[in-house]
Amino acid sequence: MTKPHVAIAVPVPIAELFTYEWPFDTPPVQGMRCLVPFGRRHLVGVVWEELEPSLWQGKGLKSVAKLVDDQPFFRHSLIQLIQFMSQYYCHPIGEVVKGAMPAATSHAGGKKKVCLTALGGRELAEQTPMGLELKKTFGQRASLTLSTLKKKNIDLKPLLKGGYVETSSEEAWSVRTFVGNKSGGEPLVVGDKPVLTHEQLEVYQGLNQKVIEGKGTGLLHGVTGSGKTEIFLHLIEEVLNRDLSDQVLVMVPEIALTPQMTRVFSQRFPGRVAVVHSQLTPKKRWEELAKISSGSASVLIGPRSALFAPFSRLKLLIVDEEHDSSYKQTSGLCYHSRDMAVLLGTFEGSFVLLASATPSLESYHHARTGKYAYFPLTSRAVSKSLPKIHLLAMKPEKKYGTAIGAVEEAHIPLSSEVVAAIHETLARQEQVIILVNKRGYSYFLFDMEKKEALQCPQCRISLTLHQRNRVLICHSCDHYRWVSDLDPAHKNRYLAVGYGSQQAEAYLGQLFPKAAIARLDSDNAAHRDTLYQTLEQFRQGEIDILVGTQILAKGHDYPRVTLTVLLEVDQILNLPDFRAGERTFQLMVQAAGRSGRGDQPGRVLVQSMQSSHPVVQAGVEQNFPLFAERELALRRSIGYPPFGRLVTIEWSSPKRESVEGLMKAAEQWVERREEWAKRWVQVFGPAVPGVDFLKGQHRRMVSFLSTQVQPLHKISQDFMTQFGSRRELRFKIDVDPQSMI
DNA sequence: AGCACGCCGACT
DNA sequence: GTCGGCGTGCTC
Repeated sequence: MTKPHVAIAVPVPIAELFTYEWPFDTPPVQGMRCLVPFGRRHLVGVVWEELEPSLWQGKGLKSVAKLVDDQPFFRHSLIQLIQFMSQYYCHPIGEVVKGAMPAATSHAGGKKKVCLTALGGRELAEQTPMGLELKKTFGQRASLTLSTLKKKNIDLKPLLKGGYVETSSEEAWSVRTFVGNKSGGEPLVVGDKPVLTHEQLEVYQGLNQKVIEGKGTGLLHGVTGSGKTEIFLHLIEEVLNRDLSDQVLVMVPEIALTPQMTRVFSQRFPGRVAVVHSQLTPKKRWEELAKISSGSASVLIGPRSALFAPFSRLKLLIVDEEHDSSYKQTSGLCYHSRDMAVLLGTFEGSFVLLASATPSLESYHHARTGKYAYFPLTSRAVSKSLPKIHLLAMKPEKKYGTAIGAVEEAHIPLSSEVVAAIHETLARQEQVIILVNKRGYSYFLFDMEKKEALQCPQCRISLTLHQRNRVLICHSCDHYRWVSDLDPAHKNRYLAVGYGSQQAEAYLGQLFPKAAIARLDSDNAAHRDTLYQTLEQFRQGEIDILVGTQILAKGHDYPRVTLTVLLEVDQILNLPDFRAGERTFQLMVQAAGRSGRGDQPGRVLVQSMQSSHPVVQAGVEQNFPLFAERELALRRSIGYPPFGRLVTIEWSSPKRESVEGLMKAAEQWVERREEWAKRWVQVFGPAVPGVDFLKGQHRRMVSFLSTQVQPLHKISQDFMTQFGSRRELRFKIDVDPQSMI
């Protein structure tokens, strides 16, 4: 009796499935994980399909070594999703599978063991030099895994050679599995809940109908403070009331948002909420996912990767702040988790709800053309009206920069209106949020002799000044150097130009010495404790003024904030990118949304040097349709998303000649491309990107634009077949890139 | 991606 | 003479 043949997805960057014999009595089931011999090692693969006997190759196939799960690890909808992602995002299936598994589950733990020999054991006891080395390595144990040895940075070779250790032929595999029953758990207890406003109720009822129908996508377009979260909570409660074993995914863009999201959800559905985010330890993450797998939790809150969680009855998918660019992964498998949520919804037969105060133009366009159901919420739930945005026209400052040797007086351009408004707000014991574009102290250090900004040797982007202009840091690779090491003899040679969040904080400290001021940017928010602490202190009112970068514009809800100040929208507006306008508008409206969420009305002040720019104007009015119509018309005229699709292919290498070489070849290839490609695909480049050298790698790129997906895929694949085998280069394909810089 | 094989430079 | 650099080829 011949054994079945199965195609297995193996976590390697090869765009193929691999065929194995299935030696077990239990039949293969799609989605099961198993251990397979692959080359000279073993890997955790996933059963993809059982092959028809007519497709059997017959000879010398390897056998699956071990079953990891008795249940499929990936349900059918996830298999479909992964299959789609692999094709659509031009990424090897095994890699996609790997990305969909929680970390540390795609690799078999344990691996080969290293054991002490008799000689090694004796030396260990006798404390010879080698014995001491062994003792340091092994402690009192007789065997270690290879990975622990690697972790301790110990070279195996001399130990092997001296006959002190040997590698055991026995391989100890351990792969985490989900266990537990698929019970619905205890009866649902629902925490206190507010009454919905008329408008909310209407929208809720419409959405609830969609959830019951279990298909399609809806766009909830609610102004900031309109109580979108409350509608989510009501919808979820209804889902769970109908059937307690049904489940809901709530995707959120950033960890910064999660604490308060989590709090609200956990209070409403005690004991039924699981949360994952990037900073969890693998063990904790596994525990949270296990709650979903066992059904003991009904709601999962999480970022991109939550998409792949082991739901059994996913009834509703919510993507909060759907416009947020962090839903798009920008390295490796460049997938858009919002789009994939929409797709997963169709595979699951579940309704997908996208929500934002400033929808992406893609989603808005789909809503307008009827592809998505559109649910607008036009008024705030608590306070009466949206805060008004006041535009303060700024002029460029005459002074170019400050010599670093000069007295370090912090200064940022603040209009007198802003200063007055802060005074008034503080006098009323209310809180202020101030948004700056860049972290650091100054923008960069200008070398008057060489007439250029000081750059990172690894990335060739300007170094940013930190710690009151004492240290220069590269925001891309964290390379740093001390300003004091530069050129002590010529203090006036270097000018500190511009300002970042650190200088803004310092300057405000000078202006408002009695106010409690704190700063929040990716410098300190990277440490989760600092982030939570600062936000908590702000919530408690221990901080009067919170200065920070765009992290602060995202969905926070602090009722005592009545003034938001946005400095320098122009920097974003002027980025050479087709989404610059969209980003600027989003930032203005989202920032405004942080103000006046409590009982007191909010104010918003925006400093801009381009106050008559249409995007800025639409932003001031917080007039989404005005902005969207103009922007969509622009995009339509050049065939950009959402009217066309883009693919960028980027290649990089530490050797300049290598990237340049492909640039030349690609130029010719582009020119000589076939008729269909000329007709259907618009090619940009090959070009030198804005940042042409990053983390020690030279970069070049080419972009394809088309109204159709097929020719885009075809031309991308052709490019890769033509050039992808150049091993000296690293390639990155980004389908639907968020930016083209 | 890993892992092994293979072919050329600076070291005991 | 060998250790070890990383180019290249393969993985059912």
